[in-house]
Amino acid sequence: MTTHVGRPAGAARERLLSVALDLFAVHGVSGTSLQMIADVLGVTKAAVYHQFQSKEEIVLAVVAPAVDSVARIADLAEARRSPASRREAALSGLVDLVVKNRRLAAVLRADPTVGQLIREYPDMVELSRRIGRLLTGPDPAPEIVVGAAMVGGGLMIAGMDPTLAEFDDEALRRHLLSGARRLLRVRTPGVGQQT
Amino acid sequence: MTTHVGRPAGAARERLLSVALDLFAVHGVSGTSLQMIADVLGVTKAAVYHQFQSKEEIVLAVVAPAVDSVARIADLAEARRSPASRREAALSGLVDLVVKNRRLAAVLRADPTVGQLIREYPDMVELSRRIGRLLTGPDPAPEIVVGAAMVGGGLMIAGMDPTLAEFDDEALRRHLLSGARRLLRVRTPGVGQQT
DNA sequence: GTCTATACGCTGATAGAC
DNA sequence: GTCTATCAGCGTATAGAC
Repeated sequence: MTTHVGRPAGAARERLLSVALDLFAVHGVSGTSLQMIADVLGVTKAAVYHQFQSKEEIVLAVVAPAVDSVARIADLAEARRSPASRREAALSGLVDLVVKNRRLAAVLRADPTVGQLIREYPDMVELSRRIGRLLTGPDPAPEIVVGAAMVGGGLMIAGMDPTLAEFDDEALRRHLLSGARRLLRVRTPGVGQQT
Repeated sequence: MTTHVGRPAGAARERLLSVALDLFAVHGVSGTSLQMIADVLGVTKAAVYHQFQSKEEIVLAVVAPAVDSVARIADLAEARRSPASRREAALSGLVDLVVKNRRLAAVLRADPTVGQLIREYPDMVELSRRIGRLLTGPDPAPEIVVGAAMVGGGLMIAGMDPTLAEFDDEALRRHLLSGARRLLRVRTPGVGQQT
């Protein structure tokens, strides 16, 4: 699933999306006005409207790359043979993604505006179901369903919690992954069971 | 710590706080206007302003009971003898609180407006540090620090995730508690080690 | 406790000049 | 691409009548 098909990048556009993400992370989507974005960029609101026709379009553009990444993770994971291998691939992919984009995670999962927006796109709803299935495997026990939800929350928190800011990427990645495995009752996988 | 000292309840006031919480949970604090609150109540904005002098006051009043509850949990937990017993008391107290107030958790931990507000009150910052220390124990390994953060995220998600809506309180409580213990690498505690 | 009326800044959004 | 100018509507908040 490619959400931002063939849209020419443009440095100004990328800059706008970057400051928008920063502001969304601090104030939430509803708490961020186009004026704020324009101020940080040092331009006027009208200049912002030149690149995006509405606020919703900005939100979608901010979220799109992450959604694409998650979709790619799901694609790769689903290509594996065993449920355990699929889960492992999804898990490590998600953890990597979160660690590499710490700011983004909170905006994606916690912001009610983004949540509503995502719920309006059937593709995104289906994507989150796919991820859920990958993490729990088929016919999961209730305990594992709750565990999978907690994994989602735990990964989200990694982007928000100031306590975790001191961790470097590699350490955070390792601890998040091992925490997620404990939640899902997965033994640290050996090497032989790839693909 | 009692945040709402000696304020007479008043049925209208309680009703207002309840609908405010519902709206905050769906739209976020910034995304909820006083007009929305007034509309649901079937009154005008001015009627809302009769009971609270500002929107911030409403937010604080919504959050206050939960903050008090958390403070009481911390007090009780810190009165225990061993670190393990303190952690266990804090954990089960928090899980109970979250399960009994599913709507509230997301608003409390995920909303950026609430986060900023809380950061302005030193008492609340200190409270969240106390909870963190109770969960990790003294001198925690990095793994446990990340685990404690994930517990926070996991509990928050319990109030937001529609996947978990089907669970009844008792089942959700049990699974959240066992998930949290796995994250913190705690064995299910025996009976003899209370107080 | 609730109402009407009012204040004024800021919101998202548009039109047209440079 | 950015600007100025402008719009209607809504945001929080106040004053005063019932």
